[in-house]
Amino acid sequence: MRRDSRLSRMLHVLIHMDRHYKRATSETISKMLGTNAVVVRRTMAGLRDFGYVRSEQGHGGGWELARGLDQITLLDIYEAIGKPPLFAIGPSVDQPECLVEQAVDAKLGDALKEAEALLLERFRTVTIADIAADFDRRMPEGQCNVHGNIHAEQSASG
Amino acid sequence: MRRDSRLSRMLHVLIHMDRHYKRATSETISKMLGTNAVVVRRTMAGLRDFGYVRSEQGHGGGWELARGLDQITLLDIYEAIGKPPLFAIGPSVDQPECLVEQAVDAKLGDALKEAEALLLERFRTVTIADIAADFDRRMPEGQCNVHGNIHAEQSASG
DNA sequence: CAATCTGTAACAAGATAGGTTACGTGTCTT
DNA sequence: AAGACACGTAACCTATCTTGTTACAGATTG
Repeated sequence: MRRDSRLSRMLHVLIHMDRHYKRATSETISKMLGTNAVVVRRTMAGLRDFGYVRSEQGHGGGWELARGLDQITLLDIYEAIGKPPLFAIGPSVDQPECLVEQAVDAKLGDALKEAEALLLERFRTVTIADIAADFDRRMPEGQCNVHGNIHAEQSASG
Repeated sequence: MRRDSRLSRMLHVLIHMDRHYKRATSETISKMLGTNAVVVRRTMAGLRDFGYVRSEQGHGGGWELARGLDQITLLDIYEAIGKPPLFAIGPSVDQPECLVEQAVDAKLGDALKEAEALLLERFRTVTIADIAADFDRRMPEGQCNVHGNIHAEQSASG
């Protein structure tokens, strides 16, 4: 595995769901993300627990937004997927005995904490609606260039 | 594997080498780091290539600093170990076709780039001597509380 | 020549996100 | 009530990357 892409994927799919007029199944979503329906259910379970989406079982079931995209920030989603580690670097051991190592980790930790604070602050102040607006500026018709066919497929079956 | 600890480890060992009056073997260093001599040679090869340390083969050989700690920044070492990825999160694919996904990754990428710039700026302005000074403030005698025995061992054999 | 060290290849271990299969459970349609 | 549909979840495998380990070749000292 390379990098944790759950945040990116969830933002992506939430915008598509907002454009969707009806519930989307895990199978439909998995095709948009190029992955598996189980992976979708697994990742979106966190978003459901936090109240950002709803899921319905049974015939005609699937996923739908539980609030507007302007009411969900990137930080909300980051937390909903379980606050995975942001950094790929870090200390060798958690509580080193060696005081030199402690000094090294303290200095590195300061820099990492600063960067993390900045990143989370950006996450906190950006809503998913902001990202959707970026997309709308590039595609005024609001039609997805890739997943339009999936929307149409849903339309035909509904 | 959890997180890449090479940067932390190299800073740690360079400060100990600065306190060392003679060359340290990979075996000695590996005991300080709680790891293996091969891992030490592997990681320190980058520092040697960049001219921060020298290595001598054969009997009596080992590793020594090639310049003062005030002449080496954290950024130098980060680059010397091969600029490993800083973040554990990122996009799902490198060049998504979907414009919604592109908008998501662009917004996330902006935030990550900002955080990375801040982190690397900290790395650039902090020398290893700065960290050593932090240690000296806590241990005015300059004696390591853990690895002092290794220094003594070297002393006995030299 | 023997002992000591580095240099490096080769492979296993450990961790984590992601992919896949299988099956249970709830819900709507007929 | 039966069957199709869709989520919920466990279990297991895969891919990737740092780290750990073994093995051996080459260099240097005495």
